[in-house]
Amino acid sequence: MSEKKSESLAHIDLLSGLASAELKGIERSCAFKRYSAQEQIIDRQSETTDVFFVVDGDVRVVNYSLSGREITLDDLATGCHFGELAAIDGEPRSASVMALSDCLVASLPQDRFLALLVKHPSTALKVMRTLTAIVRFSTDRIMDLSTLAANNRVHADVLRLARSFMDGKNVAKITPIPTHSDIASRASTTRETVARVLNDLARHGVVERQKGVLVIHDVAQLSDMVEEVRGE
Amino acid sequence: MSEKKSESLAHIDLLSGLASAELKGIERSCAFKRYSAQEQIIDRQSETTDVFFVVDGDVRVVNYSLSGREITLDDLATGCHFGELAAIDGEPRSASVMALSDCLVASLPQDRFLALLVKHPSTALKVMRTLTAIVRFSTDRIMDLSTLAANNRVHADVLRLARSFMDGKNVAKITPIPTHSDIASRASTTRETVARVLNDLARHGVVERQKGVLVIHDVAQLSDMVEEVRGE
DNA sequence: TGGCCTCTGTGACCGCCGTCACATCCGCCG
DNA sequence: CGGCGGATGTGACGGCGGTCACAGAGGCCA
Repeated sequence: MSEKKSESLAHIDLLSGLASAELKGIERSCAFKRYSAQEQIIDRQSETTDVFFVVDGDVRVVNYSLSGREITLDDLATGCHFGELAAIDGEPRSASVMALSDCLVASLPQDRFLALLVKHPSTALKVMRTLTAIVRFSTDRIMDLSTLAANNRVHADVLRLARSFMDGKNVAKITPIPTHSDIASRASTTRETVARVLNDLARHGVVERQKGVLVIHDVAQLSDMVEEVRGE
Repeated sequence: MSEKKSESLAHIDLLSGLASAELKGIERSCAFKRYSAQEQIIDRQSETTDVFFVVDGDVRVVNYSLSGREITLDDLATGCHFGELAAIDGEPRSASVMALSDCLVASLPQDRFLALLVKHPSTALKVMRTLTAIVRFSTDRIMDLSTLAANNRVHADVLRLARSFMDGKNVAKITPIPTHSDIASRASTTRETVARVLNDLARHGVVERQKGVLVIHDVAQLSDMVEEVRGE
């Protein structure tokens, strides 16, 4: 609704436990910057060590093979942070980050971030919890890549989407509809395969593409299709 | 050489910065247990939350598909710790851990571990650094699985092994020789594929299997074979 | 309304590699 | 020394899915 979010860290999950004076201090140490959609925020291999906060907008963590093939690692929404790996271990960036939408991002220098962790153990624990979440997510993905065929990985990804767009007990309405390339980049396959799988699902009545919405009519069945194969 | 390592945490990397009185206290909170080779230490999905220290021996972090296909995630040596994910976030175990050799392992209850992190920020930072290392390692593996063909993943894994067994500028002597199934489980392919790739490499004079040692004659060429493909 | 650009749909081809099936080979132990 | 079990080598087969090529479809701006 409101056009321009203000330059505040009030809604950053990681910092939500801090006293407001403390928060103000961190805000003053931050550089706020707007990025337009598609713009690069971090380049893989670069040597910067700031931590970033997504004040407004959406952001994608992504990597490219030299051939240009794009591998989406994760999408982050308002309130999330990224860039903490390099801040913690000082190594080069492990992945690129780009703006999915126009967005406002704050960056905090490494030393301020590390000082924050030392001063507030509960914040340090929050950082650890986000790290463990990333590890668990990555492990699942490694398992999927190792044991599922390409079309089942598409099933799994659509299922994941569906679960975060539930609308009733067994129905999900995914909106806006992600492009096939988008799904392909998360499932590590090609957009052609995604198109074929999605049409298969549509032919079986499991999903339906409507104007602006992708309706999953039978989430349970989709779930079965994935679980069934995971185990054999 | 000495047969039985004592029940001490003196050589655990994570705890190396602590005063010896502090260390003693932690030792007293630990349960020490011996496992024989192949024995399970953690089962995936179980609800325990202890943190484990590898006092002596080697340990493998592994996951299985229901079909019994085995996916090796990482191997840990003496001095490492594992099980911190569940201790930090309270979720079920994300992977299984088994003893590779006979080994001695100490387990520390979750609350003692968390108290330690709060009391010693430098230890908390160490935990974060090991977590970032896991994330980086996982990201690389996801990229390999997404962009490399099976035989190139075998190349990549042998290369990784070679780099940790260097013996001269361009030669590596890997010993003991891992089984083909072993490599296959790390590269997410089959032992047959590993056998074929290794024989190909042998035919081209890049590797040679000798009694008890796998000699890599030309690490640089192996490296080229991987990099070349990664980028197209 | 027309044109352009992105997204989507689909057929044809074919190479990689997972699967199955055996044949060794080798170390170990009785 | 014989034989047993795990590890290794290799051929044959077949299907999945990546690649290429092109044909709609649909939105957006002039």
